[in-house]
Amino acid sequence: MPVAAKPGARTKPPETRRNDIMNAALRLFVEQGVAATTVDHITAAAEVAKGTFYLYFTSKDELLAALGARFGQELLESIHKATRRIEGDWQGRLAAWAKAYAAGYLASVRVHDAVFSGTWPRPRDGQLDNCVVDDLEQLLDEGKRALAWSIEDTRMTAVFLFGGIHSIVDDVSRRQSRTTRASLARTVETLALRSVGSPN
Amino acid sequence: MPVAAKPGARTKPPETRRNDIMNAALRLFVEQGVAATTVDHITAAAEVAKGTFYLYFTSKDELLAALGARFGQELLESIHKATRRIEGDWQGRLAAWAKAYAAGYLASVRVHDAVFSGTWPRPRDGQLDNCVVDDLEQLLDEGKRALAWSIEDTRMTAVFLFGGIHSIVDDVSRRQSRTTRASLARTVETLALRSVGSPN
Amino acid sequence: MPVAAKPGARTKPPETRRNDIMNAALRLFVEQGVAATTVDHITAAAEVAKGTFYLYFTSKDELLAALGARFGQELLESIHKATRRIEGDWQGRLAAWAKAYAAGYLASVRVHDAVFSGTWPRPRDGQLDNCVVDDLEQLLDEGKRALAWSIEDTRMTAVFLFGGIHSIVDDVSRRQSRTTRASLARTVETLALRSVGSPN
Amino acid sequence: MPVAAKPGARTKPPETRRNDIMNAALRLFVEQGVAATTVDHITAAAEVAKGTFYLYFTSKDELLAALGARFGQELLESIHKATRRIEGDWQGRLAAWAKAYAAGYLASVRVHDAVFSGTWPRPRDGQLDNCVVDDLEQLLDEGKRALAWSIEDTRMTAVFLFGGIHSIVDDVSRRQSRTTRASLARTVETLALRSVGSPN
DNA sequence: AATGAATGAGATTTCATTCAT
DNA sequence: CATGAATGAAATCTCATTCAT
Repeated sequence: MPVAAKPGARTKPPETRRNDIMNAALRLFVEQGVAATTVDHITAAAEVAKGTFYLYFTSKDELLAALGARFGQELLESIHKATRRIEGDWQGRLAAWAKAYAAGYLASVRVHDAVFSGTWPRPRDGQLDNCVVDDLEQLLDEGKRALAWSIEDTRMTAVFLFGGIHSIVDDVSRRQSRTTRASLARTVETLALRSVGSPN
Repeated sequence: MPVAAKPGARTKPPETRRNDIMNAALRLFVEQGVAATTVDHITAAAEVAKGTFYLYFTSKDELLAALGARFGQELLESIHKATRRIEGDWQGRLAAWAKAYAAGYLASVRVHDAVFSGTWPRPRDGQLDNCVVDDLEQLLDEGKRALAWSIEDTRMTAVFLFGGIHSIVDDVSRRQSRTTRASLARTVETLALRSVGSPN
Repeated sequence: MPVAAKPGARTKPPETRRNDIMNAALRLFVEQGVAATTVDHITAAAEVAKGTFYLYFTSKDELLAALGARFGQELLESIHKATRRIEGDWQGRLAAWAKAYAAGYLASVRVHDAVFSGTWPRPRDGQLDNCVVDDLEQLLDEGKRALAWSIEDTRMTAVFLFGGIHSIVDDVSRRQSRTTRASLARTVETLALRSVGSPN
Repeated sequence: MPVAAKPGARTKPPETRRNDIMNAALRLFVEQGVAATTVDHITAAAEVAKGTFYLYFTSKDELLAALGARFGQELLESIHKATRRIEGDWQGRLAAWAKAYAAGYLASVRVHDAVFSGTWPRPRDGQLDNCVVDDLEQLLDEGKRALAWSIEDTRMTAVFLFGGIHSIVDDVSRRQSRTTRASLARTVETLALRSVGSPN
């Protein structure tokens, strides 16, 4: 029978609390890496008791999964935002998608690395990056039906493009390559269009 | 007075010992995953004392790195073996490379997953998959200089192709897709050739 | 993957180590009570790492059980030592047993309390105080067969005597009663003899 | 505009509430043990919010103490009820007391065990079983003054008898002994009378 | 070289208890 | 009065790693 508990106990809306924890964790993960960040660090940073952490997450791993899901959604949103306006021109849409994805991902590689370290390329449970691939697959499929390009296996092509661009961005960021954004964007566009057999 | 045979103290050539440990570890990693496999498991399986492990490896991570390097080398060898004969025809060489890579990787995804879990796409220290990418980069570079194809950024293209094919194989194996090897090979070939601007 | 461990690692014979821990724990239990003594306290006092504790005991509870068993054995020994010499006279032997038990128990009530707090009168698993009751039962049984006394249910009588004396000693020590040892011994002797129908 | 009935906020007389909680707790304690029963369990079973618990009890320990006191009172009442009629014959009164105590206690060992686990033989604060011992002490004292028996130390004798019978019942119930109630009663009677030097 | 007991950091879990609403 | 989110101390457990023998 443990002895007691003394100080405060402020109640916040659950979502807020949950986000506080996720944000604190993400910051620490990016700064010091996942492994080096203990649950104690996280709760301290979120100004929350350790028990509270386990009130919102089953484990450090589940927190990581939640961050992963959030990351995917945000990336997808950023792509949609950048893609929304473009209508009609399928080649243009695909190029825009690819560039938006590359840019969005490049902008958050560090977050991605922190969150997905120890996971890629097997998304923890198919719920994370996947939504992005699925979005691309849909785009390719629609374009295909509109006869904008000729691809045999839509799924594979989507996966290929997604993984290829992912790798490029990784490589660029890993090598701290001086590659300009412009150059990255151009290459990605070219490769995307070539992949669907629509050389520019 | 007959001398009792020395009970323990069996010494093996260091290389053998080291391999025993690596093999035992790899088997366990594949069976149960890296995280679930403790150094105790490994040493037990290798029939070695715990301390002995640290005589051959600085840490569990180093063991993982060694397995990773070995994996990369073996994959590269399998690609070379399948590619060696083809001369002259650059398109053919690239297609062969891509198919050999996909096939070789598909044949050992489980090993790859076990070994690179928690690492990809950031190779632990640039020593693993990289040799494969580098090999592809070299091929692309030679073909480019031979004017076999026109690509702007060789490095990026190599990384793109490598990552793209990697992802396809991952996806196929993850989804236990019924895709035939033939279909996988065809798609990979097409995408590889398209990526260098040489539609088939 | 936790980071590291640095300092020493002295090896002691397991029994010694185990005893170190038990002794340290017992001291703390007596001083501050079981509940107030954490495993951390114990390991600190025993100059041992926390992990080591769980190398020798499954839990704090198991440690308590081990202390309980040891207590019973020691009490029994002290009774045997005080009883050994007396031969022949059954009444005398019983009186000696009862007085030795009362005295031995009184001498270690604090230890008993610490160790059996939260247990009595249900010995954790039948292995502790019991050996003392069993010893008494045997004595009663032998005397009965020697027609030294007439008791109907030997087991119950043994249990009654054991529990009764136990309670007296508890009460005396709890009330910090000024009762002299002599008076306690006399009462216990009387009650023991009366219980077997051999009024003195 | 009809007023909506207040949804929660059902108030019960404090005593009722308190009893609800005690009863719910007792049931759980008996079913699963004190340690395994959390305050959450209790409040859930009593259909009360966790905070409400602490409105009626300072702590889980206090609840236990309250249950202990109630147990003692009920046991005492049952003894009184069974003893009331007997007048005059001191030996008969003592025998009746002892048998009533044994019977009453046997009928509720499980409750006793649940409630006093972790306490006996040191009543939490002298408020529990004690009233029963005190009652016996008074009986012995009166009989002594009436020269019904000759005992030196009344307190010790009372404690001895109480503890002895307690132990017998414990042992019987612990060993799931087939001892009939009749046999138990006879033995207890004999021992009680012998203890006061009045062999039957 | 080989051994395995010991280490200690950290994850996970559980709860009694507090307190803002 | 009642509520239940939050607290934080501790127990438990797991390992990678070290080091005396």
